[in-house]
Amino acid sequence: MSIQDEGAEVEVKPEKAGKRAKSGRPTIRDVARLAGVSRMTVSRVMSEPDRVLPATRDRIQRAIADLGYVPDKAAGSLASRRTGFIALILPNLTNANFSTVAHGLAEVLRDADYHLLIGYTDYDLAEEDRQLTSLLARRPEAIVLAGATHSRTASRMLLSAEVPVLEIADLSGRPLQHAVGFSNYEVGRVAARHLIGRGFRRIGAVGPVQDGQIRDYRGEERMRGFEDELRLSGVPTDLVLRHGKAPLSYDHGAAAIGMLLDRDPPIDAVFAVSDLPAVGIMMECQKRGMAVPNELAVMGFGDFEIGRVTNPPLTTIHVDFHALGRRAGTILLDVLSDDDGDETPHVVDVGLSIIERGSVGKKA
Amino acid sequence: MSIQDEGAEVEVKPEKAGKRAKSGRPTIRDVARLAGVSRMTVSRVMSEPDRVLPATRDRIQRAIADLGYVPDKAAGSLASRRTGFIALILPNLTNANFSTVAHGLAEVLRDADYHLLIGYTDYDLAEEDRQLTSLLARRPEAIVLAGATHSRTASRMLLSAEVPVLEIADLSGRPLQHAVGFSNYEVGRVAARHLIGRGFRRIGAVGPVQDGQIRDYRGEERMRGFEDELRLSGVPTDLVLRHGKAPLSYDHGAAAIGMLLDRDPPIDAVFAVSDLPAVGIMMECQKRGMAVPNELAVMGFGDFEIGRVTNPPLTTIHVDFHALGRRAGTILLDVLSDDDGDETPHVVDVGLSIIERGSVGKKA
DNA sequence: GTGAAAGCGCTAACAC
DNA sequence: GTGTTAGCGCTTTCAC
Repeated sequence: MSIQDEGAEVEVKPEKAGKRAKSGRPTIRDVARLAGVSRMTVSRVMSEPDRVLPATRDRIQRAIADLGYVPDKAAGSLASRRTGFIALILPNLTNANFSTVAHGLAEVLRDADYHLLIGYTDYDLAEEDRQLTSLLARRPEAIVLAGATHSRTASRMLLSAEVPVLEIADLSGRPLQHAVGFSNYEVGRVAARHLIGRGFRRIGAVGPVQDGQIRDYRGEERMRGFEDELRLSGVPTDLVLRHGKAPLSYDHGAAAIGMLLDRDPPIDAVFAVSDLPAVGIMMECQKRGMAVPNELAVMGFGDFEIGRVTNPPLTTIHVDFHALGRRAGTILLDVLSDDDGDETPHVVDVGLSIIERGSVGKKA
Repeated sequence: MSIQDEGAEVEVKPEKAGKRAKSGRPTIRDVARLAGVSRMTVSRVMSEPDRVLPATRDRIQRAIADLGYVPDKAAGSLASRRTGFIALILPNLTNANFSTVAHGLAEVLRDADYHLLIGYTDYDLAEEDRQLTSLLARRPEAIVLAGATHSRTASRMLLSAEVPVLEIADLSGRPLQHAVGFSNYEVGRVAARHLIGRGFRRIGAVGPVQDGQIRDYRGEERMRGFEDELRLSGVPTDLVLRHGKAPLSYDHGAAAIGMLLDRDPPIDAVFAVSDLPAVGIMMECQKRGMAVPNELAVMGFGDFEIGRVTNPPLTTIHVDFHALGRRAGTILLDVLSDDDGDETPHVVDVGLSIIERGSVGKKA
């Protein structure tokens, strides 16, 4: 044993032995008592460990480990007025592109210790309102949502929420505040130009109906852009068909092309607002013994995995949704760290690109 | 004007005009003041409106609307010790089957006013621990996670969390507590039996390597079941190949089948732990001019959309993941409403079915 | 470097 | 039917 000053006995326990925890979960008070310090010092060890004497810090950390203490964020949020929540509102989670955005966003945010609170609307504006109300009660520090169109109530709530609002996935209109995404309108125009450039003149399109409260406003924007570009180029728009409710899938595509195939003069190219109906179109063609792309050129949007394995593989328009999600995350972190001097809005266009595969050829 | 008793002047304002809200957000106190009642009455209007006099209730509801009051759930949680959170931990969100589970679960829970807190692990057990710690700080009322295997720390945390734990998507082992899913081991056995039943004898399998900390334990279970069934039937297992890290995708399948095709005697059927590598296998066959199913039968798992559009369409094993998610939700609601008499664990097997399509024929 | 007091916004429990 | 009291578990602020 080394000769050493063992120090005097500890005289005062800053956290007196008053109340014992009734529930199983240890509180900061239990840790403080065990370590013989005040609750404040425990709190500091977790937020600014450097400002606590190493010896004290170690003692506290041991107490934390011994008790298996996990701080209660709800209590912390209430006191600090920082919840660490970011609200994310999406049409749904099963669309690969939306879940990829969520993934990218979560990746960036979790490193900064933020939690994503996800609400999904099933393309229903009324449900968006409900989700928003419900999420607002959690006091998110920022709100991220699929852009373009919101109800009056939603817009009002967003404005009065007093937190940054970031719209993703549509840049067609005027953003509420921050935005990162691409222009769905532009997607439509690019698609039309591509087909026209390949020599097609009997060009169709398949998109969702604009009716009722279940709507895909982003898909509608793509249709609008497509139709406008046809018109500007003097190509007739009688083959532009809106059929079925969002989210459009295989069957909608198959059904829609059925209605388009008997037109006269015959259709020779078609754009679908998403790869899913586009693939449905190809399946229907195969069933009818109609050759793609020779008898009908098919183009989609979204670059879903499925388009890589069809026969022929699908020509489509690609957007880097993972990067979009990550970019949204970095913008948020930037905005949130800035001592809320409400700086100029960030508006970022991540762009888009045509992926040429086999389903669009050249007009003979 | 009608002759009516206008009543005496109001004498006491239960919520005295003391402190004004400093921040923009109105609190329950502001509502109480405006409506001339106590905070408790406002609180009651939101939780048990029937126990408040209609006249009072209306006055309060108008005040709520006028102020745009949204109650702070963090504060409510702290006081009531009910957070309304359910934690959900998944390998990732971009796998269609996992996001479908999340969707089904969220559907059921949102009607009961619960919020899902989603953490994803990227198939990394260490990340699962981190997510768990982080989620536990939000005091979820229940924890749902992809089953089978957890670290020692994770198991300890789950046990000491004192909330119901529900494992989903694997029933191979012994559940920690509640579980709803299917047996991945059984999936493997069923797949093997199917291929054997079709007369194949040179049967291969493609699954993830069991190495490192990024692992797909559920996929490994399927492989184990597959291999066991081959052995039990006296079929050699030299074509069972573990290649690549989870999550396996197209390229892993393509690469793996490359290694299997030059074996002697030649392979005539193959099972992949997921439809994604299975489709990769088919693409590679197509590239090499090898006919599916005549020269090689291919079978997958998961019934992803993609398998419906390959040529030939993919024979696979289907699990109703949406139902699984919803079932998980109803079990939770049941367990949570039961005045936590920790009743017998729920263990539900949702079963599985073989979807026979064109990629598996019959041994000539 | 550490502690005491005060309070975040709400609700449980009990009084009236 | 409604109000009062006393916290929930933490952090802010300021004192020492």
